[in-house]
Amino acid sequence: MINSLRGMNDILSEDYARFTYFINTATDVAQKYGFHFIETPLLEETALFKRSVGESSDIVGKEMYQFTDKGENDVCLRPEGTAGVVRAFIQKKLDKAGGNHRFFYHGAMFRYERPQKGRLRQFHQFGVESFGQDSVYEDATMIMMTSDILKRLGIGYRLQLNSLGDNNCMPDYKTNLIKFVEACKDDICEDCVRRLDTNPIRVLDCKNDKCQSLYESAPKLLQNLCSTCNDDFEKLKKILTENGIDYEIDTNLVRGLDYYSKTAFEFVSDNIGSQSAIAGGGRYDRLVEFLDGRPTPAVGFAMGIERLMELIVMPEVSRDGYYIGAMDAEAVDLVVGLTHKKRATDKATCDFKTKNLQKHLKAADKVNAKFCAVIGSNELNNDTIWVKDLENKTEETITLKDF
RNA sequence: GUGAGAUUAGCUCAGUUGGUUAGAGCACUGGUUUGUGGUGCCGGGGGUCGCGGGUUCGAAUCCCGUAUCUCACCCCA
Repeated sequence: MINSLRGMNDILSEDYARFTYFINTATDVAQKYGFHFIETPLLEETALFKRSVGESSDIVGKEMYQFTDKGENDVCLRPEGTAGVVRAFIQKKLDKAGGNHRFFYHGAMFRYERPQKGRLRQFHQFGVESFGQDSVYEDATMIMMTSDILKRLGIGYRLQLNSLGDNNCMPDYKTNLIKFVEACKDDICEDCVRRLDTNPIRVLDCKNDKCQSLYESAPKLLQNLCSTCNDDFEKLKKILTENGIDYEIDTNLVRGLDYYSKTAFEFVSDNIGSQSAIAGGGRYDRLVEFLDGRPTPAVGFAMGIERLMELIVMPEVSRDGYYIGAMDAEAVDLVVGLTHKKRATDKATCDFKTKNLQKHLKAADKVNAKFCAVIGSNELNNDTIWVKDLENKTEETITLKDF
């Protein structure tokens, strides 16, 4: 027997219902915010992710499905969605067009990781990217949109907020932090030593208790912001408070992708285990330029659909459509024809086997039909059909013409 | 990539110190109750006990390997 690859799932039945319910809800919210759908390829040139996500990140460094295709191109399955959207934005010359361009997308992402709860090798993200707007109101709008989607799905969350600074304040901060961490290099964990070389900011996020206690006296990002970044961050907090969105400040929140600057946020859930981040995003004002576009401010976020699916409170499904059955062998052809006709306007299913009334009612109940319609010898003789409303428990025998 | 625990019918799980034809509930299916469901009665099908080796007279049970899943680390959505 051939099984699916490790960490790759089939989505069907109940899962599919949750999946589409999420997509439909998130799509509706995104459209209400004025965003437009964009579909980008699953396969991209590897260089795209090396330059955007960053070679120092784990995602690019060790988690990509990377290979050489038959044309000798170095390609990989996308590990995240932003890079492709930015690439498309530049390729379509929207950076030169000016103005605001707002997109949302959803689809499969691939990362070669060890699978566990809420972490698959092929997983799905819903994401949003906004280009051309440098106002912090746009950052707030992103957070409000994420919050709206989660609320509509009945999902509780905690919102964590931080500012990563910009080109003015970040480089100085980074140098200071490196100086600080190097001073206690002998006492920190191996991972942090490695991070010092690859992505120093990440040490702040270390889960090691010993490291954390050492870093307590480390310089804090938020206290070293330049005036622009600081003003924006203060303004952001004000907007969120005024719009009824609770948040916590986490000075150690850093994003794992190199392209973020200024606003960084993460929505976490306490109910799905250790993979608790259900949505994350932030501003990435330098990325368009990095990828050879005209400098364009941008903000975005992404949500992990599989993680959300565990938390979604599904609405009750109401009875719908017709189930049509025959109690007499001669009525089967008639039933099939009637079902076909009914499908022009309603959901309709039928059974090809003759059964007694009890069995038909059970079958109708099982497919969650609103009406159970049955033809037996009585009905056959009079050109009628017996119809029961399974919700209101009312029944009537009507002529075939009126059915 | 590291550590730990699982894997028995479609699903959820029993399976006594290794000992006859491996069980239950649900699901499926057939019959039945003068033609009334989600909540009747009686029956039936379905498992090479994840896979591959080994120990043994004998393995679902013990040992080794392997795959997958789960949990944690790590990473991140």
